[in-house]
Amino acid sequence: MARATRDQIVGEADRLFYEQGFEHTSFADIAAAVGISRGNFYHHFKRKDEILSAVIDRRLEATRALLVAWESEAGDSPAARIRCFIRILIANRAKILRHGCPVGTLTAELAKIDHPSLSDAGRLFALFRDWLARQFAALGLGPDADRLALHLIARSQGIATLANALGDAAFVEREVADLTRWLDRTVPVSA
Amino acid sequence: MARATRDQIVGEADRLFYEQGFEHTSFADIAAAVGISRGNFYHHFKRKDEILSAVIDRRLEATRALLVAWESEAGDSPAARIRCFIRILIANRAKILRHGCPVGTLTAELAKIDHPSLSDAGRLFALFRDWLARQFAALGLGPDADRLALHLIARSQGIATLANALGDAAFVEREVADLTRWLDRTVPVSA
DNA sequence: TCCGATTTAGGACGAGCGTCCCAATTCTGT
DNA sequence: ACAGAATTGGGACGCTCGTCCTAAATCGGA
Repeated sequence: MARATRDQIVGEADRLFYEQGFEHTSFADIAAAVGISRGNFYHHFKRKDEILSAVIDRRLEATRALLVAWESEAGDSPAARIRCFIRILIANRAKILRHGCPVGTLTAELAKIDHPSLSDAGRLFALFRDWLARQFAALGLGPDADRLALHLIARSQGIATLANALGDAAFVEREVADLTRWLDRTVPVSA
Repeated sequence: MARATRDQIVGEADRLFYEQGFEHTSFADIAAAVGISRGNFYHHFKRKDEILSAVIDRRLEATRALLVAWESEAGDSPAARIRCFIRILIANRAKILRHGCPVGTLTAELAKIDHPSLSDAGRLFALFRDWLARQFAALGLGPDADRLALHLIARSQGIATLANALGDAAFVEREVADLTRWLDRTVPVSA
């Protein structure tokens, strides 16, 4: 089955792009990680940009699934759903300390090299933005929902960036606690 | 004078590393930007890592000078000095929208490629961190000074990262206003 | 079972990279 | 004015990169 090989390639590329960056990861790196030849690799992906697109699609799909999972995990409480978002900083703490946020670092790299897939990577942010805005709107914060969503994402990005730079896990805990307090203050008491 | 050529090289490298990233910038790129041959280039810098170190040193020096300038610009008011820090997001808005924060993006890239100069780049953060902590301490917030400094830097990083991803100038204005309100709330009224 | 399509391995290619070398030029002190 | 040092230009090197090709192996339907 070719599908399995293709999925393995995209999976390893996803991991390597996150850990080492897109440019710094070569065809040979990915092929070696999967355990196939470069020729086999070429059969599935002619150009490097195609792998990047596939990786972004994979992340988009994974993100959609994650958001759906949070919706059932947190039930009907929008505030609890938003807390799921905040908690990824804790859940993925170890990886974030080492490699930063997968979305933020990829977007930053693609912006630097002026890559055409930058706008696709931006859709990852858009997924979180729209989903979070819907949760804030459900809390009766409609007019500010998008603004609050962006604020929350920005705070998360800042925490991830600095956590990566400092390698300080305690800093993440502290900032997440602070972010959670902000959320509690922002959520109307009636909700 | 060789010094002038060297300074030009470091200056162009500084700009290119910021605009295109460290890895994505080649010797040839820098030499072309300065208008010299690669051989001449090699006379001043044997290895790429040496240019990176020189660029980081240059940024460290520029940052120290900036902090000193803010101290006289804002007089004896620590709160006004901190506002100088926040205002760089506005002053450098155009560049940040296009290339992100120079400190944050460099650190993130060096972390990805596991470059030995990562710790030196981290000293850029440390300069801001210590300086901001001193300002907060001068406001009588000694026990929380370092925590507040990191919080402020993280918020700035988040704004820069998202501004770069979204290309949205209005977002920056809004978040800076929010950050300024946070500062006003944090500064003791007696100060 | 057998044939066509798919999948795989492995190597070849041109380009660009960091690095290195050397000859020509320019500077500097005497 | 001149010798020695510093600076500069230009090219060569070995390597890795993305890309591409071809032949062998494997698979799947009639």
